[in-house]
Order: sequence, then C-alpha cells, then structure tokens
Amino acid sequence: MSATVLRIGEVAQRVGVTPRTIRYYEELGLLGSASARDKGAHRTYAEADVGRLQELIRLRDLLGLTLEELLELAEAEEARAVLRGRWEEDPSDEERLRIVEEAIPHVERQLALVRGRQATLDEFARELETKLRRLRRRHRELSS
Amino acid sequence: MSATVLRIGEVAQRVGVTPRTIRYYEELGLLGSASARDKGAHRTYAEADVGRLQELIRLRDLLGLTLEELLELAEAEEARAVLRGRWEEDPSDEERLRIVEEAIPHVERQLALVRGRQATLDEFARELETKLRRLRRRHRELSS
DNA sequence: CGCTAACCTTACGTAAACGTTAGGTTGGTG
DNA sequence: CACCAACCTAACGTTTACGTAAGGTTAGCG
Repeated sequence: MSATVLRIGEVAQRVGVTPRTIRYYEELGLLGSASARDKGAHRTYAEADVGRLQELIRLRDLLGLTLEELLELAEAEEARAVLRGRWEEDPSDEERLRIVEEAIPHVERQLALVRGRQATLDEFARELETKLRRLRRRHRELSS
Repeated sequence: MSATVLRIGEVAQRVGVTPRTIRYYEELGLLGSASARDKGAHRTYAEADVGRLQELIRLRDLLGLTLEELLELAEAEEARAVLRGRWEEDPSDEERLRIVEEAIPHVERQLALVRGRQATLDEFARELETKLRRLRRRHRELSS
C-alpha cells in the first residue's frame, strides 16, 4: 500500500496556486499543520490534502470568502483532520460513527452557503433577462 | 418633470457603500464622469445612476470581479452613457435604434458571466450533495 | 444673509493576500 | 557521495480597494 507522497510544488500546481499560498494558508491554520515535520524538512502531502485545499480555493473563489471566514469554516474541519488520522489505523465502529457524525453538518454548512449564493445569482440572472427582453422588444418596435 | 437630483451621500446609502467608494470608482473611470461639474461643486446623480452603480457592486460582489475587470465591462457602457444623454433630449428613432443595439450585447455579456458562474456553482453543489449522500449512507450503515 | 451639515480635494494610512528576495538546507538521482 | 532542483525560513515589498484625517467650500434653510 504505497501512500503516494506529494511535495508542495506538486500540490500547488494541481490546485492552481503557488507554494507561497500553501505556506501562507498553513501559517493561518487553514491546513492541519500537516503532521509535524522537523524544522527545515520538506512538507509532505497526501492525495486527500489536495482535495481539501481545492475545496478551500473553491470556497474562496466561488463564494468570495475571506481567509478568516474560511478559517471559521475550517475549525470544525480541523478537528476532523485529527480524527481522520485515526481512520487509517484503528477505527473502531464507534469511532467511525463519531467521525461521520461530525462530517455531515460540516458539509451541510458548505452546501447551505452555496445554495444561498445560487439564489442571489438566480435573481440577478432573472433581472438581466427581464432587461434583455425589454431591450429586444424595443428593438423590434424601432426597426419596423 | 422634476428630475430628482441626488447627492453622493444619498446614493452611497442606497447602494450600501460609502461616498469614498463612489469617488474612487469615478476616479477609475467606472462612472461616466457624471456630467462635468465645476471644480469644487457637489456631485449630482439621477436615479438611473443608482441603478448603474448597483449593477457594478453586484458584479463585484457576486462574481468577484476586480475593479479593473469591471472597467473593461464598463467601457462599452461608457459609450452608452454618452448616448443615453441624448435619449433625454432629441432622440430620433434612428438614434434610439443605435442606442438599443449597443445596449443589448452589453447586457448579454453580463448575463453570460452570470450563467458561467451559475454553472460552476451548480457543479460544486452537486459534488457536495454526492459527498453528503455518501456520508449519510455510511452513517446509516454504522448506526445499525 | 448667515449657519451648518454635507460636501469638496489632497494626501497619507491600512488590511488582506500574497510576491519576492536572500541565504541556507534537503533529498532523490547518477 | 556528490550534485542540483526543489525545498526551507525570515523578512521585507506590493497591489487592491478603499479608510481616514486635514483644511477649505457649497448649498439648502430660516
């Protein structure tokens, strides 16, 4: 079972940011301190970390969340990361249940944010369409 | 026909920004120089200006456009504003037609941007839902 | 015509989110 | 084991999008 290990450059490229951004996010506490490495050593990441970072970037880009807002959202995630570590080793069913039970409301919150944004965007789109229809009608009237 | 005239404070409050923001946008050329006033005189706005500013703010907030990107979008708008001035005075039908013909693709571009964002958001929402369904299934399995 | 709140210009200040540079270290490869 | 690309830390720099302060002016009201 070879757990492919990634370095910061790889990860950065995969999610479309620079290494600096990743270090900065780590500094802010957005990334779960990535398994204590000794001072000076290269950071290492797993595939799962790529996904988690992608998620943050999307929340930032699509919803315009600030890093501080992301931090709030990630705090629950933080705890999950600790638990996720245990998932790999000795997951009693009871523990698995707790992990899943923590993950659900977290994802639900993200979904709620996305839904909210979808709603306002829908409204905006409808207004633009109304405007467009009016303009087109006007155009027909004038070019008769 | 009393064209209600607004001052910067009013406008700012209506769209939920500060006067400073409005002056800044004007400085960048995002607002059509608002009918040359003499140096030191108060800026004056019409109702239509409130709408145009609202539009910019929404594009900024909902799509995360930078002011420079807004500027590109507004350059066509710029020309429109000039034309719109004429609408008030002596609009021959031929001129009206040209104005409408310029306005249509402008609104279409905005709508295209919104559609694009809607699509990526839809995808994001679907992914989150899939994730959520998996988690819930897992939860049922574990709590049996 | 005088008052004063709201405006004006100019200029410097600031927070967020990284970019960039300098000088040194690590770790996979031949 | 020597090399060198990719990494490390620490620190200062930069851009965007305004905030804020100072000193003066305008314009609606009584």
